[in-house]
Amino acid sequence: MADVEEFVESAGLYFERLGLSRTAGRVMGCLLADTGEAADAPGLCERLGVAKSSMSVALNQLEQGGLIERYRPPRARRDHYRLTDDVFGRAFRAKMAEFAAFTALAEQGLDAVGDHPVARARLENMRDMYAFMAREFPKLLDRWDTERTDAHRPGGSD
Amino acid sequence: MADVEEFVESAGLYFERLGLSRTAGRVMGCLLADTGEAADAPGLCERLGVAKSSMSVALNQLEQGGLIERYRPPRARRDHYRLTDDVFGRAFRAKMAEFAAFTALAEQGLDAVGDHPVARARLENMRDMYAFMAREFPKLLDRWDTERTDAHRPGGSD
DNA sequence: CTAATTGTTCGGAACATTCCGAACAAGATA
DNA sequence: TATCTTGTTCGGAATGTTCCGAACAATTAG
Repeated sequence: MADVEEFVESAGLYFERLGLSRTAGRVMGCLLADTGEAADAPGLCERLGVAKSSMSVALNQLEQGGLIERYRPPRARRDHYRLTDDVFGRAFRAKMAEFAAFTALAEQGLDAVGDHPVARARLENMRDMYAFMAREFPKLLDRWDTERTDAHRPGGSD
Repeated sequence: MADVEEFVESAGLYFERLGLSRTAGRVMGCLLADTGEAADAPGLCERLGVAKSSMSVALNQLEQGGLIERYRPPRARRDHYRLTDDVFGRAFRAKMAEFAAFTALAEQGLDAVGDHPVARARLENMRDMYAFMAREFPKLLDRWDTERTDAHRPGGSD
């Protein structure tokens, strides 16, 4: 059986490849593996062995990306952090933004190449494909939501 | 109307965010915008103003990623490069590998957290969601293929 | 076989990014 | 109000990556 520390390090690597910093990725690992209900900045610093300044920027990075949210329990003096309800939904929607960006890139290309037929065909294919993905991917997310709801609440409606 | 150079630079930026190097991204921009039938290494070096060593690694990077292919016209002494037929299909399949990787990461986490119910629920959700995407995304690619074929060859079968 | 050209590999320089420690701002308690 | 704690910002060090120029291997023409 693997260790939790190993998982945290792996998470650091994996999320780093998504564009986050290493420490931000490790924070994600901590919040995924821990009870997550009581994570605060000093505790994460202690656990990951990073300066609180680095932790500050990492947490802001994650919050701005919508992956975590901070909350202040009543009468508490420090912020606490937890994963957003649909962390991965948001991650996928970020991917969607990438689809839209590449659609725009293809359009920029079409605007630049003029009427060269071969280049136009290539760029039109690129544009259409990314537009298709940007259009269809949200539906996939919706389907996931409904299927998961059905699986967890068979026959039930909220 | 935008300039081709601008588009090449934009492509450099955009593809860099996909994990490629800047020069590799600019090469993608060139191959997308140009006629693409006669791109060779010296020409790309000249056009992008990079050393041929950098061009060599960039082209190998792109070839290994399956985005471009090299071919040697008869009686030619230098290799030529062009985009693969389904460049973006391959790009999306690379994304799919990411889905599989995160599924595995979630499983590693489940293996690590033991029987903590909250963490387990979170990681199981993560695992199931990425597995769902890894399963459904190829179908989306297939649908794109069929729809595009239908649109370009109405009523025809190859 | 010799010479020339194409493509790869390697060492070092330039560059960007990340992180830490220290100074600073903001809020709460006594 | 004074003090303590929390969180942010800034300058500098360290790290990792990318790129260039030079040396090397491989192929082709003469």
